[in-house]
Amino acid sequence: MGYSVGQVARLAGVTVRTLHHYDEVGLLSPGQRSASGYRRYTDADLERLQHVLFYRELGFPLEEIAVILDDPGSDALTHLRRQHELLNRRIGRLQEMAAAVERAMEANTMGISLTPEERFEIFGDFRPEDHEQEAEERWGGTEAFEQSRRRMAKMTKDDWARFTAEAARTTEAFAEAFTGGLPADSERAMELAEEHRAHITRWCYDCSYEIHRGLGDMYVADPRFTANYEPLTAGLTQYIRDAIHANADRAAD
Amino acid sequence: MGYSVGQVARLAGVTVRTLHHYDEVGLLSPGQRSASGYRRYTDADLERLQHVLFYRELGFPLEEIAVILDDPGSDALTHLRRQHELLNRRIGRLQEMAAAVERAMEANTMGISLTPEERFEIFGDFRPEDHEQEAEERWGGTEAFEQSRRRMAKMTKDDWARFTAEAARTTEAFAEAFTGGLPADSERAMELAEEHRAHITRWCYDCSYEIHRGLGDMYVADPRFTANYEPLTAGLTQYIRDAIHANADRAAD
DNA sequence: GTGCGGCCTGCCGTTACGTGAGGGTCAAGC
DNA sequence: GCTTGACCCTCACGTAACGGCAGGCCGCAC
Repeated sequence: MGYSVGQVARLAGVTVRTLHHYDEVGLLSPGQRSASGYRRYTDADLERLQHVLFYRELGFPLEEIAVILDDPGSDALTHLRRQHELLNRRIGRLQEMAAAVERAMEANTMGISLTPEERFEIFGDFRPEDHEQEAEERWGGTEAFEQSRRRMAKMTKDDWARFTAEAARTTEAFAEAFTGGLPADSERAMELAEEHRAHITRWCYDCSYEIHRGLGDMYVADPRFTANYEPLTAGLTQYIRDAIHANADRAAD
Repeated sequence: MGYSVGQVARLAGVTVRTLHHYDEVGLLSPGQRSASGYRRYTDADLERLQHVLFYRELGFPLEEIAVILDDPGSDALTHLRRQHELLNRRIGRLQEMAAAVERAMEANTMGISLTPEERFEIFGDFRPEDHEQEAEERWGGTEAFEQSRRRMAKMTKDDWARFTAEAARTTEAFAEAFTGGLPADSERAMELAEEHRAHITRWCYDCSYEIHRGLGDMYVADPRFTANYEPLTAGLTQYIRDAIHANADRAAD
Protein backbone atom coordinates (compact mmCIF):
# COMPACT_ATOMS: atom_id res chain seq x y z
CA MET A 1 0.00 0.00 0.00
CA GLY A 2 1.09 3.56 -0.67
CA TYR A 3 3.81 4.98 -2.84
CA SER A 4 7.57 5.13 -2.29
CA VAL A 5 9.54 8.38 -2.72
CA GLY A 6 10.84 7.25 -6.07
CA GLN A 7 7.39 6.43 -7.38
CA VAL A 8 5.97 9.73 -6.22
CA ALA A 9 8.93 11.58 -7.68
CA ARG A 10 8.39 9.96 -11.07
CA LEU A 11 4.66 10.58 -10.97
CA ALA A 12 4.94 14.22 -10.03
CA GLY A 13 8.01 14.96 -12.10
CA VAL A 14 10.15 16.14 -9.19
CA THR A 15 13.35 14.75 -7.67
CA VAL A 16 13.56 12.56 -4.61
CA ARG A 17 15.59 15.28 -2.95
CA THR A 18 12.71 17.68 -3.35
CA LEU A 19 10.38 15.32 -1.54
CA HIS A 20 12.98 14.88 1.19
CA HIS A 21 13.16 18.64 1.47
CA TYR A 22 9.41 19.03 1.75
CA ASP A 23 9.48 16.44 4.49
CA GLU A 24 12.32 18.25 6.30
CA VAL A 25 10.55 21.58 6.35
CA GLY A 26 7.24 19.97 7.25
CA LEU A 27 5.46 21.01 4.07
CA LEU A 28 4.65 17.48 3.03
CA SER A 29 5.42 14.58 5.32
CA PRO A 30 4.39 11.13 4.13
CA GLY A 31 1.42 9.65 5.95
CA GLN A 32 3.43 6.67 7.08
CA ARG A 33 6.82 5.08 7.33
CA SER A 34 7.62 1.42 6.76
CA ALA A 35 9.23 -0.64 9.53
CA SER A 36 12.64 0.05 8.02
CA GLY A 37 12.06 3.78 7.86
CA TYR A 38 10.99 4.06 4.20
CA ARG A 39 8.59 6.90 3.38
CA ARG A 40 5.13 5.77 2.32
CA TYR A 41 2.92 8.35 0.61
CA THR A 42 -0.86 8.03 0.66
CA ASP A 43 -3.39 9.34 -1.87
CA ALA A 44 -4.06 12.30 0.38
CA ASP A 45 -0.34 13.08 0.31
CA LEU A 46 -0.46 13.06 -3.48
CA GLU A 47 -3.33 15.52 -3.49
CA ARG A 48 -1.42 17.80 -1.19
CA LEU A 49 1.66 17.50 -3.36
CA GLN A 50 -0.39 18.47 -6.38
CA HIS A 51 -1.45 21.69 -4.68
CA VAL A 52 2.08 22.34 -3.43
CA LEU A 53 3.48 22.06 -6.95
CA PHE A 54 0.77 24.27 -8.28
CA TYR A 55 1.39 27.12 -5.91
CA ARG A 56 5.11 26.65 -6.32
CA GLU A 57 4.73 26.96 -10.08
CA LEU A 58 3.05 30.29 -9.52
CA GLY A 59 5.98 31.50 -7.47
CA PHE A 60 4.76 31.15 -3.92
CA PRO A 61 7.45 30.51 -1.29
CA LEU A 62 7.15 27.14 0.43
CA GLU A 63 6.39 28.63 3.80
CA GLU A 64 3.44 30.52 2.41
CA ILE A 65 2.20 27.42 0.63
CA ALA A 66 2.20 25.62 3.94
CA VAL A 67 0.09 28.38 5.47
CA ILE A 68 -2.35 28.35 2.57
CA LEU A 69 -2.75 24.58 2.57
CA ASP A 70 -3.03 24.30 6.33
CA ASP A 71 -5.78 26.88 6.48
CA PRO A 72 -8.69 24.89 7.88
CA GLY A 73 -11.15 27.26 6.20
CA SER A 74 -10.33 26.24 2.65
CA ASP A 75 -10.90 22.84 1.08
CA ALA A 76 -9.80 21.35 -2.23
CA LEU A 77 -12.43 23.17 -4.26
CA THR A 78 -11.51 26.52 -2.75
CA HIS A 79 -7.92 25.90 -3.73
CA LEU A 80 -8.84 24.91 -7.25
CA ARG A 81 -10.85 28.08 -7.67
CA ARG A 82 -8.08 30.22 -6.27
CA GLN A 83 -5.59 28.48 -8.55
CA HIS A 84 -7.83 29.10 -11.52
CA GLU A 85 -8.05 32.76 -10.74
CA LEU A 86 -4.31 33.04 -10.19
CA LEU A 87 -3.72 31.37 -13.53
CA ASN A 88 -6.03 33.74 -15.33
CA ARG A 89 -4.35 36.71 -13.74
CA ARG A 90 -0.99 35.35 -14.72
CA ILE A 91 -2.13 34.74 -18.28
CA GLY A 92 -3.40 38.31 -18.46
CA ARG A 93 -0.07 39.61 -17.29
CA LEU A 94 1.84 37.60 -19.86
CA GLN A 95 -0.51 38.80 -22.58
CA GLU A 96 0.20 42.36 -21.55
CA MET A 97 3.88 41.61 -21.75
CA ALA A 98 3.40 40.11 -25.19
CA ALA A 99 1.59 43.27 -26.28
CA ALA A 100 4.44 45.36 -24.89
CA VAL A 101 6.94 43.28 -26.83
CA GLU A 102 4.93 43.84 -29.98
CA ARG A 103 5.04 47.57 -29.32
CA ALA A 104 8.78 47.39 -28.77
CA MET A 105 9.22 45.50 -32.03
CA GLU A 106 7.23 48.09 -33.86
CA ALA A 107 9.27 50.88 -32.35
CA ASN A 108 12.43 49.03 -33.20
CA THR A 109 11.60 48.46 -36.84
CA MET A 110 10.71 52.10 -37.17
CA GLY A 111 14.01 53.11 -35.69
CA ILE A 112 12.49 54.71 -32.62
CA SER A 113 14.22 54.08 -29.33
CA LEU A 114 12.09 53.86 -26.24
CA THR A 115 12.31 56.18 -23.27
CA PRO A 116 13.64 54.63 -20.08
CA GLU A 117 10.17 54.68 -18.56
CA GLU A 118 8.61 52.92 -21.52
CA ARG A 119 11.31 50.29 -21.36
CA PHE A 120 10.18 48.94 -18.03
CA GLU A 121 6.47 49.53 -18.27
CA ILE A 122 6.33 45.95 -19.43
CA PHE A 123 6.90 44.67 -15.96
CA GLY A 124 4.01 46.81 -14.81
CA ASP A 125 3.33 45.84 -11.27
CA PHE A 126 1.80 48.56 -9.24
CA ARG A 127 4.82 50.56 -8.13
CA PRO A 128 4.06 53.47 -5.85
CA GLU A 129 7.42 55.08 -6.56
CA ASP A 130 6.54 55.53 -10.18
CA HIS A 131 3.37 57.37 -9.38
CA GLU A 132 5.20 59.47 -6.89
CA GLN A 133 7.75 60.68 -9.38
CA GLU A 134 5.18 61.31 -11.99
CA ALA A 135 2.94 63.08 -9.53
CA GLU A 136 5.74 65.43 -8.74
CA GLU A 137 6.33 66.23 -12.38
CA ARG A 138 2.68 66.90 -13.01
CA TRP A 139 1.79 68.83 -9.94
CA GLY A 140 5.20 70.23 -9.20
CA GLY A 141 5.41 70.05 -5.45
CA THR A 142 1.93 71.26 -4.64
CA GLU A 143 0.51 71.01 -1.18
CA ALA A 144 -1.51 67.93 -2.09
CA PHE A 145 1.54 66.08 -3.29
CA GLU A 146 3.51 66.86 -0.15
CA GLN A 147 0.69 65.59 2.01
CA SER A 148 0.44 62.46 -0.07
CA ARG A 149 4.14 61.77 0.09
CA ARG A 150 4.26 62.19 3.85
CA ARG A 151 1.35 59.86 4.43
CA MET A 152 2.49 57.21 2.03
CA ALA A 153 5.98 57.19 3.46
CA LYS A 154 4.50 56.07 6.77
CA MET A 155 2.48 53.24 5.34
CA THR A 156 3.39 49.68 6.17
CA LYS A 157 3.13 46.78 3.75
CA ASP A 158 -0.23 45.87 5.27
CA ASP A 159 -1.45 49.40 4.76
CA TRP A 160 -0.59 49.13 1.10
CA ALA A 161 -2.42 45.87 0.83
CA ARG A 162 -5.54 47.41 2.36
CA PHE A 163 -5.19 50.48 0.20
CA THR A 164 -5.03 48.57 -3.06
CA ALA A 165 -7.78 46.19 -1.98
CA GLU A 166 -10.07 49.11 -1.24
CA ALA A 167 -9.25 50.68 -4.59
CA ALA A 168 -9.97 47.42 -6.38
CA ARG A 169 -13.37 47.12 -4.69
CA THR A 170 -14.37 50.59 -5.80
CA THR A 171 -13.27 49.90 -9.35
CA GLU A 172 -15.26 46.71 -9.42
CA ALA A 173 -18.32 48.51 -8.14
CA PHE A 174 -17.89 51.00 -10.97
CA ALA A 175 -17.64 48.16 -13.45
CA GLU A 176 -20.83 46.65 -12.08
CA ALA A 177 -22.71 49.91 -12.33
CA PHE A 178 -21.40 50.42 -15.84
CA THR A 179 -22.27 46.99 -17.17
CA GLY A 180 -25.56 47.21 -15.30
CA GLY A 181 -26.47 50.12 -17.55
CA LEU A 182 -26.56 52.82 -14.90
CA PRO A 183 -25.69 56.19 -16.47
CA ALA A 184 -22.57 57.99 -15.31
CA ASP A 185 -24.69 60.74 -13.71
CA SER A 186 -26.91 58.32 -11.84
CA GLU A 187 -27.12 58.39 -8.05
CA ARG A 188 -25.15 55.17 -7.76
CA ALA A 189 -22.33 56.24 -10.02
CA MET A 190 -21.94 59.57 -8.27
CA GLU A 191 -22.01 57.79 -4.93
CA LEU A 192 -19.13 55.64 -6.09
CA ALA A 193 -17.25 58.69 -7.34
CA GLU A 194 -17.67 60.23 -3.91
CA GLU A 195 -16.41 57.03 -2.36
CA HIS A 196 -13.39 57.19 -4.61
CA ARG A 197 -12.73 60.77 -3.55
CA ALA A 198 -13.03 59.79 0.11
CA HIS A 199 -10.66 56.93 -0.49
CA ILE A 200 -8.02 59.27 -1.85
CA THR A 201 -8.58 61.78 0.92
CA ARG A 202 -8.22 59.09 3.55
CA TRP A 203 -5.05 57.57 2.16
CA CYS A 204 -3.29 60.18 0.12
CA TYR A 205 -4.26 63.84 0.36
CA ASP A 206 -7.18 66.20 0.69
CA CYS A 207 -8.83 65.60 -2.63
CA SER A 208 -11.02 68.56 -3.55
CA TYR A 209 -13.65 68.26 -6.25
CA GLU A 210 -11.44 70.19 -8.63
CA ILE A 211 -8.46 67.96 -8.01
CA HIS A 212 -10.77 65.01 -8.41
CA ARG A 213 -11.86 66.27 -11.83
CA GLY A 214 -8.22 66.51 -12.82
CA LEU A 215 -7.64 62.95 -11.67
CA GLY A 216 -10.56 61.73 -13.72
CA ASP A 217 -9.26 63.47 -16.81
CA MET A 218 -5.84 62.01 -16.23
CA TYR A 219 -7.30 58.52 -16.03
CA VAL A 220 -8.58 58.66 -19.59
CA ALA A 221 -5.54 60.52 -20.90
CA ASP A 222 -2.88 58.28 -19.40
CA PRO A 223 -2.55 54.94 -21.18
CA ARG A 224 -1.09 53.44 -18.06
CA PHE A 225 -4.35 53.92 -16.27
CA THR A 226 -6.56 52.94 -19.14
CA ALA A 227 -4.46 49.81 -19.53
CA ASN A 228 -5.46 49.11 -15.96
CA TYR A 229 -9.20 49.41 -16.46
CA GLU A 230 -10.04 48.82 -20.11
CA PRO A 231 -9.14 45.13 -20.29
CA LEU A 232 -11.78 44.49 -17.65
CA THR A 233 -14.56 46.46 -19.27
CA ALA A 234 -14.15 48.53 -22.40
CA GLY A 235 -15.27 52.10 -21.84
CA LEU A 236 -14.97 51.87 -18.08
CA THR A 237 -12.30 54.56 -17.82
CA GLN A 238 -14.45 57.12 -19.59
CA TYR A 239 -17.38 56.09 -17.45
CA ILE A 240 -15.44 56.65 -14.24
CA ARG A 241 -14.22 60.02 -15.49
CA ASP A 242 -17.78 61.07 -16.33
CA ALA A 243 -19.07 59.91 -12.96
CA ILE A 244 -16.38 61.95 -11.21
CA HIS A 245 -17.35 65.04 -13.17
CA ALA A 246 -21.06 64.52 -12.54
CA ASN A 247 -20.33 64.20 -8.86
CA ALA A 248 -18.24 67.37 -8.88
CA ASP A 249 -20.97 69.22 -10.79
CA ARG A 250 -23.53 68.21 -8.21
CA ALA A 251 -21.32 69.41 -5.37
CA ALA A 252 -20.82 72.78 -7.07
CA ASP A 253 -24.54 73.56 -6.86
CA MET B 1 25.19 62.05 -17.99
CA GLY B 2 23.90 58.55 -17.43
CA TYR B 3 21.93 57.03 -14.60
CA SER B 4 22.99 56.16 -11.06
CA VAL B 5 22.25 52.75 -9.54
CA GLY B 6 19.40 54.18 -7.52
CA GLN B 7 17.76 55.75 -10.54
CA VAL B 8 18.06 52.60 -12.60
CA ALA B 9 16.74 50.52 -9.73
CA ARG B 10 13.66 52.74 -9.43
CA LEU B 11 13.09 52.75 -13.16
CA ALA B 12 13.34 49.03 -13.57
CA GLY B 13 11.66 48.10 -10.32
CA VAL B 14 14.58 46.14 -8.93
CA THR B 15 16.76 46.70 -5.87
CA VAL B 16 20.18 48.30 -5.89
CA ARG B 17 21.55 45.06 -4.54
CA THR B 18 20.32 43.24 -7.64
CA LEU B 19 22.21 45.65 -9.88
CA HIS B 20 25.30 45.18 -7.75
CA HIS B 21 24.89 41.46 -8.14
CA TYR B 22 24.56 41.67 -11.92
CA ASP B 23 27.71 43.73 -11.94
CA GLU B 24 29.52 41.20 -9.74
CA VAL B 25 28.71 38.26 -11.96
CA GLY B 26 29.40 40.25 -15.10
CA LEU B 27 25.87 40.04 -16.45
CA LEU B 28 25.41 43.78 -16.56
CA SER B 29 28.28 46.11 -15.79
CA PRO B 30 27.64 49.83 -16.10
CA GLY B 31 29.26 51.43 -19.11
CA GLN B 32 31.21 53.84 -16.96
CA ARG B 33 32.25 54.76 -13.46
CA SER B 34 32.50 58.25 -12.08
CA ALA B 35 35.81 59.56 -10.76
CA SER B 36 34.75 58.56 -7.26
CA GLY B 37 33.78 55.03 -8.32
CA TYR B 38 30.02 55.57 -8.72
CA ARG B 39 28.30 53.33 -11.28
CA ARG B 40 26.99 55.20 -14.34
CA TYR B 41 24.52 53.35 -16.53
CA THR B 42 24.07 54.30 -20.19
CA ASP B 43 20.99 53.89 -22.39
CA ALA B 44 22.53 50.76 -23.89
CA ASP B 45 22.86 49.37 -20.35
CA LEU B 46 19.17 50.03 -19.81
CA GLU B 47 18.28 48.15 -22.94
CA ARG B 48 20.37 45.22 -21.83
CA LEU B 49 18.76 45.34 -18.40
CA GLN B 50 15.34 45.22 -20.01
CA HIS B 51 16.25 42.00 -21.79
CA VAL B 52 17.84 40.58 -18.66
CA LEU B 53 14.68 41.16 -16.67
CA PHE B 54 12.58 39.70 -19.41
CA TYR B 55 14.45 36.42 -19.60
CA ARG B 56 14.66 36.32 -15.83
CA GLU B 57 10.88 36.70 -15.63
CA LEU B 58 10.57 33.64 -17.81
CA GLY B 59 12.75 31.65 -15.46
CA PHE B 60 16.11 31.64 -17.21
CA PRO B 61 19.17 31.37 -14.94
CA LEU B 62 21.41 34.42 -15.07
CA GLU B 63 24.32 32.55 -16.57
CA GLU B 64 22.21 31.42 -19.49
CA ILE B 65 20.87 34.94 -19.96
CA ALA B 66 24.43 36.17 -20.28
CA VAL B 67 25.10 33.61 -23.00
CA ILE B 68 21.94 34.52 -24.88
CA LEU B 69 22.59 38.25 -24.71
CA ASP B 70 26.28 37.98 -25.58
CA ASP B 71 25.55 35.95 -28.68
CA PRO B 72 26.88 38.18 -31.45
CA GLY B 73 24.48 36.63 -33.94
CA SER B 74 21.31 38.04 -32.42
CA ASP B 75 20.30 41.68 -32.25
CA ALA B 76 17.54 43.45 -30.39
CA LEU B 77 14.86 42.45 -32.86
CA THR B 78 15.85 38.80 -32.70
CA HIS B 79 15.50 38.93 -28.94
CA LEU B 80 12.13 40.57 -29.12
CA ARG B 81 10.91 37.91 -31.50
CA ARG B 82 12.26 35.16 -29.30
CA GLN B 83 10.68 36.73 -26.25
CA HIS B 84 7.35 36.95 -28.01
CA GLU B 85 7.45 33.30 -28.90
CA LEU B 86 8.49 32.33 -25.38
CA LEU B 87 5.59 34.33 -23.99
CA ASN B 88 3.10 32.66 -26.29
CA ARG B 89 4.39 29.25 -25.35
CA ARG B 90 4.17 30.15 -21.70
CA ILE B 91 0.63 31.45 -22.11
CA GLY B 92 -0.35 28.23 -23.83
CA ARG B 93 1.07 26.22 -20.97
CA LEU B 94 -0.83 28.23 -18.37
CA GLN B 95 -4.02 27.85 -20.37
CA GLU B 96 -3.52 24.11 -20.35
CA MET B 97 -3.04 24.27 -16.62
CA ALA B 98 -6.22 26.29 -16.30
CA ALA B 99 -8.08 23.68 -18.33
CA ALA B 100 -6.66 20.97 -16.09
CA VAL B 101 -7.85 22.86 -13.02
CA GLU B 102 -11.30 23.10 -14.54
CA ARG B 103 -11.22 19.38 -15.10
CA ALA B 104 -10.20 18.84 -11.49
CA MET B 105 -13.02 21.09 -10.33
CA GLU B 106 -15.56 19.16 -12.33
CA ALA B 107 -14.23 15.87 -11.03
CA ASN B 108 -14.36 17.29 -7.55
CA THR B 109 -17.93 18.51 -7.76
CA MET B 110 -18.95 15.14 -9.13
CA GLY B 111 -17.28 13.41 -6.23
CA ILE B 112 -14.70 11.68 -8.40
CA SER B 113 -11.15 11.53 -7.17
CA LEU B 114 -8.40 11.67 -9.74
CA THR B 115 -5.91 8.92 -10.45
CA PRO B 116 -2.31 9.70 -9.54
CA GLU B 117 -1.42 10.14 -13.21
CA GLU B 118 -4.27 12.57 -13.79
CA ARG B 119 -3.15 14.55 -10.77
CA PHE B 120 0.15 15.53 -12.28
CA GLU B 121 -0.73 15.62 -15.94
CA ILE B 122 -1.13 19.31 -15.35
CA PHE B 123 2.56 19.86 -15.08
CA GLY B 124 3.69 18.98 -18.54
CA ASP B 125 4.77 15.58 -19.84
CA PHE B 126 1.81 13.34 -20.31
CA ARG B 127 2.73 9.67 -20.30
CA PRO B 128 -0.11 7.57 -21.71
CA GLU B 129 1.57 4.21 -20.98
CA ASP B 130 -0.11 2.19 -18.27
CA HIS B 131 -2.75 4.84 -17.81
CA GLU B 132 -5.61 2.67 -18.98
CA GLN B 133 -4.55 -0.24 -16.85
CA GLU B 134 -4.42 1.59 -13.55
CA ALA B 135 -7.68 3.35 -14.08
CA GLU B 136 -9.32 0.00 -14.55
CA GLU B 137 -7.69 -1.42 -11.45
CA ARG B 138 -9.01 1.38 -9.33
CA TRP B 139 -12.38 2.07 -10.85
CA GLY B 140 -13.06 -1.02 -12.94
CA GLY B 141 -16.56 -1.53 -11.53
CA THR B 142 -18.28 1.79 -11.97
CA GLU B 143 -19.76 1.96 -15.44
CA ALA B 144 -20.73 5.63 -15.24
CA PHE B 145 -17.27 6.77 -14.29
CA GLU B 146 -15.62 4.81 -17.08
CA GLN B 147 -17.93 6.38 -19.59
CA SER B 148 -17.31 9.79 -18.13
CA ARG B 149 -13.58 9.34 -18.16
CA ARG B 150 -13.49 8.14 -21.74
CA ARG B 151 -15.53 11.05 -22.95
CA MET B 152 -13.70 13.65 -20.97
CA ALA B 153 -10.36 12.34 -22.15
CA LYS B 154 -11.38 13.24 -25.68
CA MET B 155 -12.47 16.75 -24.84
CA THR B 156 -10.49 19.67 -26.15
CA LYS B 157 -9.85 22.92 -24.35
CA ASP B 158 -12.75 24.51 -26.20
CA ASP B 159 -15.02 21.65 -25.22
CA TRP B 160 -14.22 22.30 -21.59
CA ALA B 161 -14.93 25.96 -21.99
CA ARG B 162 -18.31 25.19 -23.55
CA PHE B 163 -19.03 22.60 -20.90
CA THR B 164 -18.42 24.91 -17.98
CA ALA B 165 -20.17 27.79 -19.70
CA GLU B 166 -23.22 25.64 -20.26
CA ALA B 167 -23.19 24.51 -16.65
CA ALA B 168 -22.92 28.10 -15.48
CA ARG B 169 -25.89 29.15 -17.63
CA THR B 170 -28.08 26.41 -16.20
CA THR B 171 -27.12 27.34 -12.67
CA GLU B 172 -27.90 30.97 -13.34
CA ALA B 173 -31.26 30.05 -14.79
CA PHE B 174 -31.95 28.08 -11.61
CA ALA B 175 -30.98 31.10 -9.54
CA GLU B 176 -33.31 33.30 -11.57
CA ALA B 177 -36.23 30.94 -11.15
CA PHE B 178 -35.50 30.66 -7.45
CA THR B 179 -35.24 34.37 -6.74
CA GLY B 180 -38.25 34.90 -9.02
CA GLY B 181 -40.34 32.91 -6.56
CA LEU B 182 -41.09 29.92 -8.81
CA PRO B 183 -41.57 26.78 -6.67
CA ALA B 184 -39.16 23.88 -7.09
CA ASP B 185 -41.89 21.71 -8.59
CA SER B 186 -42.97 24.33 -11.11
CA GLU B 187 -42.84 23.64 -14.84
CA ARG B 188 -39.87 25.96 -15.28
CA ALA B 189 -37.82 24.46 -12.46
CA MET B 190 -38.41 20.93 -13.68
CA GLU B 191 -37.54 21.96 -17.20
CA LEU B 192 -34.22 23.27 -15.91
CA ALA B 193 -33.62 20.05 -13.98
CA GLU B 194 -34.20 18.11 -17.18
CA GLU B 195 -31.79 20.42 -18.97
CA HIS B 196 -29.23 19.72 -16.28
CA ARG B 197 -29.69 15.99 -16.68
CA ALA B 198 -29.31 16.30 -20.45
CA HIS B 199 -26.19 18.34 -19.90
CA ILE B 200 -24.59 15.60 -17.86
CA THR B 201 -25.71 12.90 -20.27
CA ARG B 202 -24.31 14.80 -23.19
CA TRP B 203 -20.95 15.53 -21.63
CA CYS B 204 -20.26 12.94 -18.98
CA TYR B 205 -22.33 9.76 -18.77
CA ASP B 206 -25.83 8.38 -19.16
CA CYS B 207 -27.53 10.09 -16.29
CA SER B 208 -30.69 8.19 -15.34
CA TYR B 209 -33.33 9.83 -13.18
CA GLU B 210 -32.17 7.75 -10.24
CA ILE B 211 -28.57 8.77 -10.68
CA HIS B 212 -29.76 12.33 -11.06
CA ARG B 213 -31.57 12.10 -7.73
CA GLY B 214 -28.34 10.89 -6.17
CA LEU B 215 -26.47 13.81 -7.65
CA GLY B 216 -29.02 16.26 -6.30
CA ASP B 217 -28.71 14.78 -2.84
CA MET B 218 -24.95 14.95 -3.09
CA TYR B 219 -25.10 18.59 -3.97
CA VAL B 220 -26.76 19.54 -0.71
CA ALA B 221 -24.79 17.04 1.34
CA ASP B 222 -21.36 18.05 0.16
CA PRO B 223 -20.21 21.30 1.73
CA ARG B 224 -17.65 21.72 -1.01
CA PHE B 225 -20.46 21.88 -3.50
CA THR B 226 -22.75 24.13 -1.49
CA ALA B 227 -19.80 26.44 -1.04
CA ASN B 228 -20.02 26.87 -4.79
CA TYR B 229 -23.65 27.95 -4.97
CA GLU B 230 -24.67 29.34 -1.61
CA PRO B 231 -22.59 32.52 -1.71
CA LEU B 232 -24.48 33.50 -4.86
CA THR B 233 -27.96 32.78 -3.58
CA ALA B 234 -28.68 31.30 -0.18
CA GLY B 235 -30.93 28.25 -0.42
CA LEU B 236 -30.19 27.66 -4.09
CA THR B 237 -28.60 24.26 -3.55
CA GLN B 238 -31.67 22.90 -1.79
CA TYR B 239 -33.86 24.40 -4.50
CA ILE B 240 -31.90 22.64 -7.25
CA ARG B 241 -32.04 19.36 -5.37
CA ASP B 242 -35.82 19.68 -4.96
CA ALA B 243 -36.31 20.53 -8.63
CA ILE B 244 -34.30 17.47 -9.62
CA HIS B 245 -36.45 15.28 -7.41
CA ALA B 246 -39.67 16.82 -8.69
CA ASN B 247 -38.51 16.20 -12.24
CA ALA B 248 -37.62 12.59 -11.44
CA ASP B 249 -41.00 12.09 -9.75
CA ARG B 250 -42.79 13.40 -12.81
CA ALA B 251 -40.86 11.06 -15.08
CA ALA B 252 -41.69 8.07 -12.88
CA ASP B 253 -45.40 8.52 -13.54
C1' DG C 1 31.05 72.56 8.46
C1' DT C 2 27.90 69.47 9.29
C1' DG C 3 24.08 66.91 8.35
C1' DC C 4 21.73 63.72 5.30
C1' DG C 5 20.82 60.99 1.48
C1' DG C 6 23.16 58.23 -1.84
C1' DC C 7 26.96 55.29 -3.08
C1' DC C 8 30.86 52.06 -2.24
C1' DT C 9 32.74 47.32 -0.85
C1' DG C 10 32.77 43.37 1.92
C1' DC C 11 30.38 39.70 4.21
C1' DC C 12 27.12 36.79 6.30
C1' DG C 13 22.02 35.03 5.86
C1' DT C 14 18.26 32.77 3.22
C1' DT C 15 15.47 29.85 0.08
C1' DA C 16 14.96 25.75 -2.40
C1' DC C 17 16.93 22.72 -3.52
C1' DG C 18 21.66 19.77 -6.00
C1' DT C 19 25.04 16.53 -5.07
C1' DG C 20 27.57 13.24 -3.15
C1' DA C 21 29.24 10.19 1.17
C1' DG C 22 28.49 6.40 3.87
C1' DG C 23 25.51 2.97 4.90
C1' DG C 24 20.96 0.01 5.47
C1' DT C 25 16.96 -2.72 2.59
C1' DC C 26 14.80 -5.86 -0.49
C1' DA C 27 13.43 -8.85 -4.28
C1' DA C 28 15.87 -11.51 -7.75
C1' DG C 29 19.10 -14.70 -9.32
C1' DC C 30 22.84 -18.17 -8.99
C1' DG D 1 22.45 -18.66 1.53
C1' DC D 2 24.74 -15.29 -0.47
C1' DT D 3 25.46 -11.75 -3.74
C1' DT D 4 23.94 -8.05 -6.69
C1' DG D 5 21.77 -3.99 -8.16
C1' DA D 6 18.12 -0.87 -7.55
C1' DC D 7 16.23 1.70 -4.05
C1' DC D 8 16.07 3.80 0.47
C1' DC D 9 17.99 6.32 4.67
C1' DT D 10 20.41 10.37 7.02
C1' DC D 11 23.94 13.78 7.38
C1' DA D 12 26.33 17.45 5.32
C1' DC D 13 28.28 20.67 2.31
C1' DG D 14 27.49 23.36 -2.32
C1' DT D 15 24.85 26.68 -5.24
C1' DA D 16 21.97 30.56 -7.31
C1' DA D 17 20.16 34.85 -6.73
C1' DC D 18 19.78 37.77 -4.23
C1' DG D 19 18.52 40.37 1.05
C1' DG D 20 20.40 43.08 4.54
C1' DC D 21 23.63 45.23 7.34
C1' DA D 22 28.20 47.29 8.69
C1' DG D 23 31.71 50.64 8.07
C1' DG D 24 33.19 54.14 5.35
C1' DC D 25 33.44 57.66 1.14
C1' DC D 26 30.80 61.40 -1.80
C1' DG D 27 28.27 65.63 -2.52
C1' DC D 28 25.50 69.35 -1.84
C1' DA D 29 22.37 72.01 0.86
C1' DC D 30 21.70 74.85 4.83
